[in-house]
Amino acid sequence: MLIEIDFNSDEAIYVQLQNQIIMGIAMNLIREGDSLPSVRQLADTVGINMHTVNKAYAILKQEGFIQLDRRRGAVIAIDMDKARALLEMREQLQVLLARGRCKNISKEEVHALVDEIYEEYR
Amino acid sequence: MLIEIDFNSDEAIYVQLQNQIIMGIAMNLIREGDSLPSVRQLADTVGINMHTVNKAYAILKQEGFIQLDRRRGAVIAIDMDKARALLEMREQLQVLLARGRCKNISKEEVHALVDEIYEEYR
DNA sequence: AATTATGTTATAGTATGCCTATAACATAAG
DNA sequence: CTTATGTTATAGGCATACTATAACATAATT
Repeated sequence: MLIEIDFNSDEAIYVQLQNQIIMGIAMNLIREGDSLPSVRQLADTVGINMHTVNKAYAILKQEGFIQLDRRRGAVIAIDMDKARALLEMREQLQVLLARGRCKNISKEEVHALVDEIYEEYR
Repeated sequence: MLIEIDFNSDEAIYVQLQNQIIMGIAMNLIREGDSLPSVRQLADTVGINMHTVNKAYAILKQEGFIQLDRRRGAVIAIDMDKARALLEMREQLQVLLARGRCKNISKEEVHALVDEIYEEYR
């Protein structure tokens, strides 16, 4: 799975790492049980510091996307706390949809966007 | 319109201001043409520095939600750049929905959430 | 047994962003 | 004339992001 960092982005590097890994799982590019590169290895190939990768992995672990194993490295392992996930999605959506609502984006247009994005999950 | 700041949040104060104002517009608590409190006034009632409010207002202006008038203060004035708004919403949704997808949140559940939130817009 | 690679932790330095504090200015309202 | 407005400038404290070294225990490899 290819990971690309935009060093000119205002988004923190470790956040970019998180998001790309999560999107990789959602799109089935990496699956439950697969291993991610080791902290040092990923840091090397991407060209960033070890600790930045370690931070991303630590948060992904805490949020229930991976588990860290000294033998196998970072392994995809989803902790299925759906209720919590729904609550967090609701909070984020409230802000996101409000912005769209101000710009006259209709409920139907949002649905269409959601459907488009879900098409990529196979 | 009531604005409340959580000083323990890891979200920047000026971002909290932005989001609450945008949600206020979306929910029709404040309407096109209405004025927001002045920079100094809002800073005073909320208990923060003038520049923090100024920063929030400046960004809201740049993003096309308000216009700043020396006579009337910050006036709600939506710049209807819908195409841009749709692009930005798409990018945000891609990250948000990927998180949900990993936690087994279905397309239908997202639609239900969207509908719930749109219910508040009247 | 020795070497290597792993996650983990510690310390320290630099850079950037957030928030505050003061101050000053031109302009419009009262 | 006074007051309140947005705007701009400078400066300091603080937290976060990223990097740089270093060290440690543990597991895999040789």
